[in-house]
Parts: sequence; structure tokens; C-alpha cells
Amino acid sequence: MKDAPERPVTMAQVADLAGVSVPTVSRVINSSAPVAEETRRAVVRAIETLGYHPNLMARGLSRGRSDTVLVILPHITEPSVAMRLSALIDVLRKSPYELHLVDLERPPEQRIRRIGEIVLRNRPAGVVIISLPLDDVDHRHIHNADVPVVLIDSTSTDFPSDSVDDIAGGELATNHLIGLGHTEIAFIGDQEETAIGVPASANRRLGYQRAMKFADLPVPSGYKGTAPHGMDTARRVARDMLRLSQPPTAIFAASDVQALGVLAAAREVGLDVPRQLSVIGFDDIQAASLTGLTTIRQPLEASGRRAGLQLLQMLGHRVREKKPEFPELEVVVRSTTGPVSSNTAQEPLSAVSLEKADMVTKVSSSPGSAARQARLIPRRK
Amino acid sequence: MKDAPERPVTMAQVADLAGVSVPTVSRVINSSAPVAEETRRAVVRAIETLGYHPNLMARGLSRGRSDTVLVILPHITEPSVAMRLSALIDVLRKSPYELHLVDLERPPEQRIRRIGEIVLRNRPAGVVIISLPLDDVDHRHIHNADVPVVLIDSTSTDFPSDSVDDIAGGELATNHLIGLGHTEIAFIGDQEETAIGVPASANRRLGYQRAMKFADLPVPSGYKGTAPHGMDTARRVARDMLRLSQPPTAIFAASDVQALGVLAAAREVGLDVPRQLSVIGFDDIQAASLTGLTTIRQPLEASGRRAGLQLLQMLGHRVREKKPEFPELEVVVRSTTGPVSSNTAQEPLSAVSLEKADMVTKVSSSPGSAARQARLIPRRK
DNA sequence: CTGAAAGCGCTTACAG
DNA sequence: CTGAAAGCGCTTACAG
Repeated sequence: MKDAPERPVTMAQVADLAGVSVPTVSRVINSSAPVAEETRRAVVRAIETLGYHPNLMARGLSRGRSDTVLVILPHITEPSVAMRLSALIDVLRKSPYELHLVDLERPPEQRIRRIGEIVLRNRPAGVVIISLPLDDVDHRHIHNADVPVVLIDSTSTDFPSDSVDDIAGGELATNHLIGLGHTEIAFIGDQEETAIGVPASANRRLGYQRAMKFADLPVPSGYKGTAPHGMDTARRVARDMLRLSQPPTAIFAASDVQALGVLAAAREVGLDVPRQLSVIGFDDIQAASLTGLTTIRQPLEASGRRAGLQLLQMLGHRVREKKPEFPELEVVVRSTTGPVSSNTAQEPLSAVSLEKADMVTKVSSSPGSAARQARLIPRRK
Repeated sequence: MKDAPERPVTMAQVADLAGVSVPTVSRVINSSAPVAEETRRAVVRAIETLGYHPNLMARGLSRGRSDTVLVILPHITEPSVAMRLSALIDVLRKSPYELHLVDLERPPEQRIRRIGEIVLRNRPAGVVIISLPLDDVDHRHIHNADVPVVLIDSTSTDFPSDSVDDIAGGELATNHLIGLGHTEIAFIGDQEETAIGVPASANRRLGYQRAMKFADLPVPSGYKGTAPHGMDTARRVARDMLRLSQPPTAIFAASDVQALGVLAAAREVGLDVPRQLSVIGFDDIQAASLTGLTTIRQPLEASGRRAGLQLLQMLGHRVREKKPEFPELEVVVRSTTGPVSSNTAQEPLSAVSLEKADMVTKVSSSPGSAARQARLIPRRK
């Protein structure tokens, strides 16, 4: 077992041992042409005794593409990305494709390598791109690579994509706060990239503005905060906002990760949530239910599943499982939002907030809570 | 831009346009041999006007291995896996390697494909394997593939690996509970696989037993619960345990994910944490700090970084950044553990527990808390 | 049903 | 410094 590293077994060696030609071995392995049963058995035996495994690069080179589905995504630690990916993996696991994953910097300007280039270099059988914008060059490269592509959480006229109606989601979140009596409502979201294609945060902001306008509520310039995506960056923006002379009584954060940052800022500034400050997020990642965060639930896993099934179809596979319905966006009310308080003076942090935090969990999991969850059918094209 | 999908540009086309031979183009691209400056420029120009990108499969086939680092890991949604991976990605991002990721089922019996087979089929330049056990066949395959391998969170005599002293960690956790006066201490961990190599949970259990024995405390058979890894499975095991006629007053869960399940079970059964039940986890994932979970912190990111740097070294790269010290395991005391209560009768859930939950956060982040954190140098070979 | 031949797009000695 | 040749390990027409 510790001999000199013999070179890996090749198809030629298998052919020799089985007493057939290389193409015959290939036919047996790929079932690409009829082979006499006896021959087949000899080949299979040779494969097993030698422990042969085909070289995917050689196969891919001669076939013109590899047996790989390439998934390109931004930082994998992002919970929403991980959830979608996980569902996608589940779908692809049963398929004949290797799943290869390439993790990219989110801000395109920091990116050394372009998406199209990665596709072109790897020649995968199919591509799934999560939460990443494509530019013209990417489109051209992918076009040249002539490979099926499915997008998640970004849009393009050229490729099918799964994404929710973020504008409606933004309205939904904002209306939840308005419904609680809030009038000083702020928004915190991603720094908006110049690259088009993944406007999730920007669209949620649009929905916020729309709802505010509809309710005839003012949006002071200080009430729109953006920063590079992240919990800590959001915390800092929120802290500044909460120290304004006229701080908001409610904040809609474009994602749960950012909402968690807002909660941290509230603690820092000494504001009681939800009595002095209401906070609503977006996504409904696991941390949201763990911390009692009120949020807009979007179907993260469904989008991963759907994208996977769609790609398999495009690759010519018959898909047994039918694509899951795309569930509606919905408000999940937990314990970080509440009616606007008449008392706007800041008071020391009390234990009350955390007591409520527990009630939340119950609320969101009990059947009766359904009544408290506003619903809205997302507009989809 | 919407022309018939021309086939991707090849090196031969570049050579033609530049008026040189294919090997010369190759030399320019790889800087593998001196090329006249003028020739070089012509080639570069041709590459740019054609938008050429080398076919990695072809390169890999002729070189005998691809320019890829293959990362093989179990479910990526597992927070501890994601954290290690993220750090690994950061290190490898600056390297010349594509990072390809293969996600595997954790329980080997459910696994259709073996690790060694994946390596053999892909012929990567290097491999990192996270939290996955290798068997003899895997070892043989990898040996044949003759590729550098680094292990994270599993051990092998053949490959370098980064893993903490889980036995010591188990003792640390258990001693924390013993130090609080608990005597009825239970353990909940992973179902222990037959495959050797990733005995993290089993080793933590060993540490637990050792500490209990040393303190002369009994371990009733009902106090050792195992289930397939996961929050919900752990919840069920914990629920059963908490309904024993003699329930434990403290539970050590082999991972934070499982500890969260224990907390859910406590809520379900109506036990107040930490007054009626103390819970300690292992890992210190983000959810732990968000929920105030007391836990054993292990250096998840450091292990990812270290493995990445080690692999780059094995691949013959000079590594600028020096490998981070492997930090010690330490107890992070938050709000789910407390002194054993004299009152063992079950009482209705009170708000007190959650009030404490907030104090926790402060404790763990304030400098003064260091004094409350036991430390232990892990034994490493 | 099976084999000899050509080719996939690169890299790497080998000459010059 | 550069090109002609061989080869990496497969697959795919093409004959038979």
C-alpha cells in the first residue's frame, strides 16, 4: 500500500487486460453502443480488478465539455447563499454531474476573474449562478461557451432565473411597520453596485419608498443607509442613524444579516427592541428564528431546488420531481417589531425586550400566528 | 452578440493570428520558456483581440493534473464546515488554482461515491478534505493519484491534518459544568460512525467520561444520547432525556448545532435555562453568540487558513503569510449555564432566563470576562 | 458487435 | 528564441 506511486490506471490498461480495444471499453463504460454480453463482462471484470476510474479531463476534452455543473456564487458564508446552494446540491446529487463550485468576491470591481472567463476555461455541462450580476462580456463569453445557464437571485434577458419580487417584499416589510403605527421608518441595505443584475437590495429599497410614498410618509435623507453587505457594516450605519436628533422608531433592513447588525446597534445605543425600536429583516435565515427577528420570509431553498431542476431539464434529463411552487413572500412576525411607543425618550435597556423575544418564538411556530402574518402574492412574469 | 454560437477560441487560432506556432503561444501564456519580446507582444495582442481563454481540461490532460484544488466536505450548510471553508477560500483565492468543491453525504454508507474515486477522476493539483473520514480504499486511490492532501478535522497517518484535541475539549466542557456544582450531567452527540477518522463527537464524549470519572460522578446509561447530526435530531434525544424520572441538570452537547436542539427541547419541556437546566455546546458558531449559548470555542477559521497555507506549501509555493498559531480551546461563558439549583422541581418558564441571555452577550464581549473563561492547552502531536 | 484511425486542445521534450 | 512532433486519455465517426 506504500509502493511507489504507480500512475493511475488508464483505459488502455483495462483494454489490455480484458483483451479488447480501447473503444470497446469506452462503450461499456458509457453504454454508448451495443457490446456483446460476454465482452462486457470481461471489461467490467478488468475494470474492477484494476480499480479503474476514468479521467474526467480526458473525457471532457474529447467530448467538448466536462460532466460538471459549475456553481458560481459570492461568499459562501452568507446564510442565504448557503441555503440555496444546499438545496441545489440535493437536487444535483442524484444527477450524473460533478458539482464544482467557484466562490467569487461580491463586488465586481474587486474581482480578478470574470464569470464568463471561468465558464470558458472550465467548459462545464451547465452553470448555476447565484446572487451575482453578469455584464456584457460575461454574456458574450457564456454565449461562446454555448452552455445552459440558470440564474438565482439575479436577472437577465438571456437566461432563465429564479428571483422573488423584491419590490413587493420591500412594500410588505414597510407596510408591516406602518401598520404598527410607525411613521419614522428608515431603511438599511447594501451599497448599490453599479453592475446591473442583482438589484435585490435596491429593489427592496424601492418597495420601501413606494410604501412610504403611498402612506404619505416622509423619508428624510438620513433614513436611507447603505453599506457593503454584512452584519458589522450594517451595525455601524444603524448606530449613526439611531444617534440622529430625530432617530427612526423602526428600521427595515434589506436582509436578516443586516437586521442582526441593527439589533446590535440598538443594544449598543441602549434602545429597547421592540419598545423603542422596531426592526424587520428579509430572508428568514435560521438566525432569524433563533433570535426572534421579525422578517420577510423568502423561499431560499425552493429557489435552489427549482434552479437545479430547471438546469437538469435544460441538459436533457427527464426530471421526475416536479418543480416546487414558488411560495409567496410573507411576513413572519416575531419579537423585534411592535406598536410604536408614545414614549420616544430613550430609557435604559430593560429585561422586557428579551422576555418578549421568547414569546416570539412561540408566536411564529403556533398555528394561531398565521393570522398575524400578512401575505402578498409576488408579481412574477 | 446573438450570432450562432461560434465555438470557443482555441490556441491554434491565436497562433494563426499572431503568425507563430502553437507552442509559442503556450510559452507566452505560461511563461514556461523565453520568448522574444516582439513575439510575445504579438501573441498577447492576438489573445486579446480574440478573447482567448485556455481550455483547462486540455491543459490538465497534457500536464497530468488540473490546476484545481479539490475541496471535499460534508453538508455545506453545517456552520462549522462553512466557516472553515470560508477561511480556506480566502487563502486559495490569491493562488493560481481554481477551487472546486464536492459536497458529500456525511454517513459513508449512504454515499454512492467514494472520496478516493472523486480524486482519481478529477486529478486535482491538491486536495483538502474537511470533516470526512477516509478508509483504506480512499487511501489507496489517493496514493495512486499521487496528489498532496490536507485534512481538516479528521486524522490519518498518511496526511497532515489540523484538528483540535477533542478529548481535552470534552473534559473542558464537562469540568465547566462540574465547577458549577452539577452532578447529573448528560452528553448528547453524533451517532458514532463505524468508519474511523472523524471521531470528533466520539472524542468529546470520551473527554466527558474522563472528567466524570475523575470527579467520581456516575454516568447513567440514559445520560449518553446520540443521534445523526442535526439540531432537530438532538432536540428529540434531549426531550426524551429531560423526561427521564431522574433528568440531568446539565447537558454537554458535542456541537453548538446540537446544543441549540437541546435548548429547543428545554423550551418544549418547560424547563428554564439555565436555572433548571444548564447547556454547553462546542464550536462557537455565530448562532452561539446570537443565542447566548455557552460553548467551547474551537478555532474554526484558523483551521481553514492553516490547511490552505499548508497545501500551498506542499504544492511548492512560497507562502508569505505565516500559518496562524492554533489557538487554544476555551470555554466561552454566556447565559445557558449556571450554578446548579437546589430547587429541582419544574416551574413554569420565567422571564429571568432571557434577561440573563442578554447579560451573557455582554459578558462574553467585555474584557473582564476573560477571567471567567477557563483555558486548557490542547495536546497536539 | 468490434477495431483502426482521427481528433479534442493543450504541453513538453527535441532539434535547430 | 522557435517550430515540428509526439503524447496526455479519452470519444466518435467510419469500416467491416
